Amino acid sequence: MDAEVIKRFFDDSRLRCTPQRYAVMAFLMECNGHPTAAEIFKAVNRVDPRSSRATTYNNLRDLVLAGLVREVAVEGRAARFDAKGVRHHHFVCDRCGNVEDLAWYDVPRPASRTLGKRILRECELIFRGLCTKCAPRRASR
Amino acid sequence: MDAEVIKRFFDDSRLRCTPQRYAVMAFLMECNGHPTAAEIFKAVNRVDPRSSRATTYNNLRDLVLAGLVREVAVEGRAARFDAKGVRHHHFVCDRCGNVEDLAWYDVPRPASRTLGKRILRECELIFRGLCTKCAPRRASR
DNA sequence: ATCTCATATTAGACATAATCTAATCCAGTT
DNA sequence: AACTGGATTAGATTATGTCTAATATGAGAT
Repeated sequence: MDAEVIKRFFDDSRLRCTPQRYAVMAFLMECNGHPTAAEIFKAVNRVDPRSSRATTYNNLRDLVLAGLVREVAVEGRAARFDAKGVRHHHFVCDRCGNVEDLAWYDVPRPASRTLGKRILRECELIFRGLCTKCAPRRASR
Repeated sequence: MDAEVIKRFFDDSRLRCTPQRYAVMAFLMECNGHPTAAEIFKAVNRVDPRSSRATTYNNLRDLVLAGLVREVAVEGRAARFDAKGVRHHHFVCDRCGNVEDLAWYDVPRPASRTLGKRILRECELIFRGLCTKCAPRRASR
C-alpha cells in the first residue's frame, strides 16, 4: 500500500496531506509513463472530480520543490512529470514526445575547475531519438 | 567573417539565404548565451526591423531541423537556442533559468540491450544547480 | 537582365501551457 | 467555537508557440 509511504513523504517535507495533493502523488507513483500536467489533472479528476487546474499546478510545483517529483522539459511540448523512485535516465522521442525510462548508470561529473563557482545539484543524462513505438522496422532517412 | 560560413551552411542544408534567416543564424553564432525565441526576435529586429515573430519561429524550426541549431528545453521556461559549434554540455540554473556551456567530454552510451528497438540520435548531459551569478558566497540550505 | 515559381515572409488570429488573483474553505490549535 | 494560516477554487491573465491566407522574393532557368 502506497498510502503510508506517501504520508511519510509529505510529513518529511512538511506538506499537508490533502486529498488533491495525495491524488497527484498517488497517480504519479502508480502510473508508469511521464504524464503532462493536463493529463494528471484529468486522471485525478476522473477518480474524484474535486481538483482544479491551479491546484494541480500548485501541487506539482510543491512536489517538485520538495524533491518528490521530477519535472522533465521536452522541446516544443508541455512539461512532463514523474515520481522520483528508482534513479533512471530519460529517453525522449523526437517524433512523439514520449519520455521513457532507461536503466540508471553513473555519470562522470565535470572537473571542479570546470564548474568554478557553480553549485552542482543534479547531473542528468538525456537521450534523444525514436522510441520503441516510433522506430521504423528498417532505419530510413 | 561568418557570412561565407553561414551561406555554405545554408547551401548544404538547401535553405534559402534570406535576410531574416541569415540574421537569426548570425545572431546565434555571435552571441555567447542561449537566447529564447523572443530575445532572438528582438535582437534581430533591433538591427533591421523587418522580421516577424512567425518568421523567427519558422526559421528557428528550420535551423533546428537542419541540425545547425540546438534547442534546449528548460523546465518552466521558454525554450532556448544555440548555434551548434563546438560540442559542449549544458548547465541550467535552477534559480534564473540561464543556460551556460560546460566543456565537452564523452558520455558513456547505454548498452544496446538497454536501448532495445529505440534509435539513439543524441546523448546529452545536463547539469542543474546554481550558476555563477546565483551561487551564494557561502553555500546555504 | 528578366522571368518564374517554389519557398519565405507577414500580421494577426488562434491555440496551448502555465501563472496569478482574490474569495473561500478547511485542518489543527487554542 | 473562534482563530489562523495554508490550501483550494474558478476564472482572468500572461507567456509561449502555431496557423492562415495573402503577398513578396531568392535564385535557377532562359
